[in-house]
Amino acid sequence: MTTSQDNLSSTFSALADPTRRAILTRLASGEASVSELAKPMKMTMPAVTKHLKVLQRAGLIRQERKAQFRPCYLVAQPLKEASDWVEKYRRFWEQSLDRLDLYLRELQATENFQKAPKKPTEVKVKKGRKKK
Amino acid sequence: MTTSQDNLSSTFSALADPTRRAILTRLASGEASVSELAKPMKMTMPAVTKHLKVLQRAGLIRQERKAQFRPCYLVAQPLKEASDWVEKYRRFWEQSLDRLDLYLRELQATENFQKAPKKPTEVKVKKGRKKK
DNA sequence: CTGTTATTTTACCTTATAGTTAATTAACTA
DNA sequence: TAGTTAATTAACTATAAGGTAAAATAACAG
Repeated sequence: MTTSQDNLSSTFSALADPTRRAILTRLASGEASVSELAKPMKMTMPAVTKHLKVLQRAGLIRQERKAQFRPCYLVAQPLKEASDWVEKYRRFWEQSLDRLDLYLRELQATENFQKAPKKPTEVKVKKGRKKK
Repeated sequence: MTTSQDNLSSTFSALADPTRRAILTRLASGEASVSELAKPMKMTMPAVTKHLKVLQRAGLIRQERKAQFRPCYLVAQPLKEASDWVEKYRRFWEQSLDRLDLYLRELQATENFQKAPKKPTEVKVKKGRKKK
């Protein structure tokens, strides 16, 4: 596995670091130089440069040159793709359809049961039959 | 940096792998055992088990026990948080506000310019003043 | 009890990540 | 030209990730 990652993977991977998310958040309010981005961080400049490289490779930022500064700016396009992927699961978190309901539906379909739980939100239900 | 990651980080990190995204996609259509999940993958069972552990740690799946099977099911809650984070940038990709526009606004505010680009979508504009 | 199927654990390898310090490059300033 | 500021590159370290093969567990089926 060299350095070839699909877009989604490198986008999510870039977003998986708090420092990088902070950088994007900062850039949402306008471009910033590397040192401006580094200032609030508790790490050295080279570390920040590396994070910027990750963001660049993911296509989430670009850098231009202005005198001795390399201002970075946000490119949100990859975020749209990430968003599109995640949105496919919206119904699951919205309808609390998270497997519990699936389980209950299944149960309802295959067995006859009486007490329906009042608020079936993310509670783990153990299939009664533990040991024989 | 031990093994303590904030939720968002571990969620994005879990989503950063195509195999794991495929697993979630598969689980969106109902629970599946580990071997069912492993079948279409070109890797060994232990590798799949590891991916499942990553997904579990991120809270994206849970596993129950049914005889000798460990069916996995989706828990979409963390995806909502990921979605919420990404959505904050929606205006950037929707309005194509991606720094180019910011730059143009800024330019418009500080200088007087004449030719407005027709479709200012993600084109790199070089600040004219290269050398003095 | 023995075997079989499903899954995990262990031990190991390779490559990627995240960070450091020190040196280097780039462009302005005096 | 020399000095300063901004940022990157190089070299190095430590740890995490993703994978494998082989051994260990778990639970069912005879």
